[in-house]
Amino acid sequence: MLERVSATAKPKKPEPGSRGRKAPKPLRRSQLIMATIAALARKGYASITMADVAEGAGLSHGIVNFHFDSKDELLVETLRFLSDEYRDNWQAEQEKAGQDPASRLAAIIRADFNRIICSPKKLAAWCAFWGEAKSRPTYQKMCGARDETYHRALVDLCQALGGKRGFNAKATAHAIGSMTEGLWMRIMMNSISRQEGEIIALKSLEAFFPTHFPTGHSAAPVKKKKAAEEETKK
Amino acid sequence: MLERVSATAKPKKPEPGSRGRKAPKPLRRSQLIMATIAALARKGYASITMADVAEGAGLSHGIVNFHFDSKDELLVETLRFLSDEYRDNWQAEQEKAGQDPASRLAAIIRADFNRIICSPKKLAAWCAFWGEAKSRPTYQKMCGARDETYHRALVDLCQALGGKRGFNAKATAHAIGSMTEGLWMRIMMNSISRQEGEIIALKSLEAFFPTHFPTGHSAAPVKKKKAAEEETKK
Amino acid sequence: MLERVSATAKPKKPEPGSRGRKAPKPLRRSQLIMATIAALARKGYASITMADVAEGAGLSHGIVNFHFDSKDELLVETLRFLSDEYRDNWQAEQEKAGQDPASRLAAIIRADFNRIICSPKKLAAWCAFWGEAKSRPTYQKMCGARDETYHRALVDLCQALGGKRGFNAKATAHAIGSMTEGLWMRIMMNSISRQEGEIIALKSLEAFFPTHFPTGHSAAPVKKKKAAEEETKK
Amino acid sequence: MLERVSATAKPKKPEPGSRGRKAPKPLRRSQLIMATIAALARKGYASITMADVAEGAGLSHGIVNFHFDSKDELLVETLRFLSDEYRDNWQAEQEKAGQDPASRLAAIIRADFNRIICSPKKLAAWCAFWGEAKSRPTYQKMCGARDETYHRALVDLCQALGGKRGFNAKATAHAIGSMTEGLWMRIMMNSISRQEGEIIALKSLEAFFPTHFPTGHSAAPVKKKKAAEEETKK
DNA sequence: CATGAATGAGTCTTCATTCAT
DNA sequence: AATGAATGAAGACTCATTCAT
Repeated sequence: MLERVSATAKPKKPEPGSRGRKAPKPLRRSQLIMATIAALARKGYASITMADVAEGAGLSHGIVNFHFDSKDELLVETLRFLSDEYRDNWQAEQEKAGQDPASRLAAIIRADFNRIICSPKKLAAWCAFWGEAKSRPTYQKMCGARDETYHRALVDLCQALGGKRGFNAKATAHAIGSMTEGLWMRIMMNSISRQEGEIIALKSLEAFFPTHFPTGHSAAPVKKKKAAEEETKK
Repeated sequence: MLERVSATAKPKKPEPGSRGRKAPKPLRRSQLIMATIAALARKGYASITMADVAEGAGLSHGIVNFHFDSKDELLVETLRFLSDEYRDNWQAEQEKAGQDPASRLAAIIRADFNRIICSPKKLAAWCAFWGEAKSRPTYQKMCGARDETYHRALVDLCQALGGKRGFNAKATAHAIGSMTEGLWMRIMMNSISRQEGEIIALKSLEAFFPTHFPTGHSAAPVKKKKAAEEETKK
Repeated sequence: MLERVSATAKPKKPEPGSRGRKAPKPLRRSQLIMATIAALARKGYASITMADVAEGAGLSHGIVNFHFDSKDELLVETLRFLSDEYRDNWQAEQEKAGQDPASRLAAIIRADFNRIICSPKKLAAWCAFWGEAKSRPTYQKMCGARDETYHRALVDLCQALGGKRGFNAKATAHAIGSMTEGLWMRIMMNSISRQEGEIIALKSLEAFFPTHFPTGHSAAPVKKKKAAEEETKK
Repeated sequence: MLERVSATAKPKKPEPGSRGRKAPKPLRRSQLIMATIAALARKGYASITMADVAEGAGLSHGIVNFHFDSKDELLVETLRFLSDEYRDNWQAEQEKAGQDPASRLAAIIRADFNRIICSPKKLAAWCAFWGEAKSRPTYQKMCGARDETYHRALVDLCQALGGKRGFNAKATAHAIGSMTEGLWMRIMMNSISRQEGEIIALKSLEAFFPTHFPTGHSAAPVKKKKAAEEETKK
């Protein structure tokens, strides 16, 4: 998996090794992937050019093909980065939540609205890939793999929680998973904020599992306004 | 609004007026819009070309610019067609459902999984536009307008149905609307079938409004297998 | 085989159909092949660009890819044209020479120094392809096929003419064929003129077949100086 | 003239001084020239890159510009090497042949089919330069100079040998020289072997000078099969 | 109205050359 | 001396758009 580099690593001052002549290959690759995510958000999948990416990274345009064989490879690696980061994030949060299924479920959902994962730029990038998935088997496979793992985890937790007669864990997992994706799209479209999305998702858990999520207690405290605004730019 | 033409209007036999040397402008336009939807599903937003559209419509490639000033206009008109069709569909279904809020809500949801609206090609086209929405104000506005009207209708119905203390109609409307969109994406990705999506959505209404949707009765009867397969090609 | 178009069809006055908007595809193709031969002579195989070819044909640069899928295809078609033209030329001359083997042999050799075949531009183009043949299987095959047919014809004629003990028709055919190619290279390098090349080749036949080509009678009369100069530009 | 280094100087074991961190400039230069010849044979003039050369020499790709100011200079020096080697070879063989014109002529011809001079790689390199000569004055001059000296030697020897009325030494020299070049091309194209080429060339001398080269005695004995195969790889 | 050849701007990609390390 | 990341010019190819026929 690719070494993570903060998406904010924008070339303000020539930090040692972050730009200019010479930098280790892996660092440049992450830098370019971050620039790709940013460019995807700015220009969209259809209009993104190699020059956009290079410019965004503060490098000359020829460099991108030096680190990635083709535009296609760059995009696939970008999706792979997003996919890995996404999976690592919810799995880590799930672990931290302990053994209680309800806590674990809430943790996974909360993980999806994490500031790192659910940033405007990354949502836009995800959406760009979804838009192309239908006609790009590679993307479809990669997006599918992401959903598959996530879905299985949800099914298991739903199974553990749901008890009523006629309860269908798979269907519930699909409902919850779909809702999360739909909320991401609304966040991306600026219909709702990230925090609102998180609250809506967590509140819905109360509807699906009323006995395990007593009404009105699952939502995380809303962040201070200033911090919320700040992250919009990322 | 554009005159509707069946998406299946593929040039098999030269139906009177559908192709050949002369055809009325509006007919050609719908024909080209249908071809655009099909091409969008086949090649994706990023790769679609004017030639793809023309070829799909069985016409020479110079013709598209004759009926649409530019590629951009063609795409915008295609989105407008989808958007209008979508709105007309759920509004009509809602009307047919009578005055009972629960029936109306179920009708709207059911409308979203209508065979006409929720065909593989149209889902793919929608998804393509969503993917570009972030970086295309025009698309974002058009998609936003669609969601806005729909959302308002959902909020009103939720308000009419939900009564408990602490119930939030807006949040619930967002939850339901998001879920529907998420389910569309899963249908597009072939994770679930259209019928499964519909069932999951309707079942979820039971979770959100347990008193109005008594468990196990809202789902529509699943279609016969043969019919289901047939529509896959559309 | 490609319809032949005179290499001198340079766009001086917009002849009907020869340039500007609209011309039948085959005509454009020959025009572009001629331009390729000219560009090959001017810039060499390594430096020729699609723009050179288009410019030479007096057309916009985008047009070349409209008539040939790729630069590679254009070059292969150019070689095919040269190859076909070459073969047709010597076979036609051979036929015209009647049944006498000596006449036929002389006719074939003379055909190689034909003004049309052995023009500076075409020699340069041939040489360019030979230079790449070693590393381009396609060219090697096409050049090889040309030589093969020609060689076989020479072997047959040598067989018919040579009678001495220890005479080797194959070896003699190789000697004569190689000499012809070598002379082409010298003509191309301006070491000798086309007419000198022809005389040297025909005189050599006297050496190889002294009984059939009595000394001093086989060479064609040298052309007038003025005509000779004129064709240098082609 | 450049210090000769065997074309087989491939980096198998790091011979002392042949590679590694430090090596005297002249050695590196010959090493790179050999690599250029090999790369020319492998990829052709049009496709050869500085990186190919460096890789072939087992060195990093930045190094070539350190030893040669430009790609152009590298290629010119490579041609100069080939040209010098060629000239030195036939002149040395000629000297060794003594004073008899017939022996000297045969020696020169034999020299052209020398294993060192007439290796597959070097033939390919020569051919690559010939292909570009028409459009590269520098190459044309260098190739021309080579031919000029060689041609003069042939003319002198022909003059000494030929006696008949109407004998034209220049024409005969051109015939013989052209044939040799043509045979090289056939060897390069794998139509004939190096040994066959040599025999054909020597046998032809019998045709041109029947009194000095009594039939059937000029050809050198064909090599053993094993040795012949071995040199194919060079 | 319809066709399809022609145009030319824009993009990806390659690669000689430079230069910090 | 040597390395290999970085630069940027140049070229192949695509495709929206125009327009003669």
